[in-house]
Amino acid sequence: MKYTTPYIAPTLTVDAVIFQLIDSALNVLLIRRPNEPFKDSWALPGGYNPVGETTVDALTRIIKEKTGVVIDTDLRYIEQLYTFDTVARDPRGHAVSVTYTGYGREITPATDDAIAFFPVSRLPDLAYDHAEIVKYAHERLISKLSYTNAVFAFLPPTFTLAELQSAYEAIFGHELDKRNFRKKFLSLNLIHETTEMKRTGAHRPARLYEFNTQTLESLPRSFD
Amino acid sequence: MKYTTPYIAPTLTVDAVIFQLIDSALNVLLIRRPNEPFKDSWALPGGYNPVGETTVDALTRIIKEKTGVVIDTDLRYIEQLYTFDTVARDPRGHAVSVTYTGYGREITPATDDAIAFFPVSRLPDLAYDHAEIVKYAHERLISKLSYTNAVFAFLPPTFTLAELQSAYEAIFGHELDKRNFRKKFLSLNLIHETTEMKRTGAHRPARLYEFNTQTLESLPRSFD
DNA sequence: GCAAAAGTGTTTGGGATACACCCATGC
DNA sequence: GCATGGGTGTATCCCAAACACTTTTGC
Repeated sequence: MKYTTPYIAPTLTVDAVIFQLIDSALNVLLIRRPNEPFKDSWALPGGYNPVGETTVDALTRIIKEKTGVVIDTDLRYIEQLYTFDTVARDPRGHAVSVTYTGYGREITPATDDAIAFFPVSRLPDLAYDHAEIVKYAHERLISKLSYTNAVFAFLPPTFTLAELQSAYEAIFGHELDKRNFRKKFLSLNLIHETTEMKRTGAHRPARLYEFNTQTLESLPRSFD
Repeated sequence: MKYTTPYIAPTLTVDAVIFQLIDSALNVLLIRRPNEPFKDSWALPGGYNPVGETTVDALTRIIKEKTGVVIDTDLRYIEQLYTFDTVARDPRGHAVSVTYTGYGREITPATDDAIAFFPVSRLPDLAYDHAEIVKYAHERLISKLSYTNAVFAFLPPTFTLAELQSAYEAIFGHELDKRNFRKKFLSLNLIHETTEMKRTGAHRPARLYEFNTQTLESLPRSFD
């Protein structure tokens, strides 16, 4: 391939949309930008991807540096979301951003006022087009839950059916019928009973279940 | 953001997986590589994305230059597929490739022995990991047909139900029951009858239909 | 005993599947 | 009249949706 001018690549950046459940609500990890542009606005964590580093490696390094979150251990699932062309992002005038989305539980970012999880239903104003990216990631997540076992990434190793249903409700954004949910979910054969019960408060204890597998699988038929 | 070393971006490339039906078979557009690496191997059309040009603009320019295919007019649908990190692709040792997939009909590339459509069921050996990319694009296409009206992009403005069914069969890779197909598809209300009939050969003429809309829409329920 | 969450079945409607014959035309 | 593809209907099954009461526990 020949060019009349030397080839110069656009800036490459990586960003992450990291979700977890907090108090039965879907939350996303944000940082407050320390620099221009969008100084002091909340934004998705991310940064520059230099030559010699794959996008996943760069993302892992950057998320660790900026938030303290370790992708390999804190997240139980990650996938590429989309690649955005952005024109205003970089002083050089042109950047391409590869975005990933990941799911986990009990993620504790570094203690810092500029790093926080926000409920997706009450996001602050976000820098760039990050509000749209979060929306897109949420849609992808909803669709992922409906045809895979991805919900495992949000739950502890053992969990009650009420907790499972609550995870679906938090992510789908609407309530589900308890009897139909249990019938339908159990018929998928993704989970099995344990011998343990969970007792909390003045009511009947709940059976604890666990997933047969902690890796992503497609469902035989779609779920809600 | 500060770096101790100057920021150098990886090479950015764009590639396209362009599908159309030829003789009731799903075909993909390939070019024979004129240069190393993989000189003389067949490959997906693509090229370098320089700073200042969005990925879609670069792809449009490159596909036009290398194959004569004009994305804006020859394709009736295009979407981003995935972004691949590649290590061996570029002499500089690290490249990121943003891939797109597009659908059309009656696409006629420039006349050149090094540019051709191949049936996906009989691909030649492909350069890089392009065989996997084609496979991934095909899976995406199958899934797209099952929850959207994307099939419109493969069909002429008016078409018979037999042609419609044949398009689904070619892409899904298996046969469908004629009566059930018609009942099910018509119940989606995506198409309507025209007053025209198609007559070919010594048999009853077939009713011609057309799509209500030529833009992508989600189906109320999934189809296959 | 009472408050609070866990757990459990049946009925109904609609879409999915399986399946075979008549119709309109050109030659 | 015959070969060729176009066009049509019914019966069955399974899943989805709607819906309310009993059980077990802590206090």
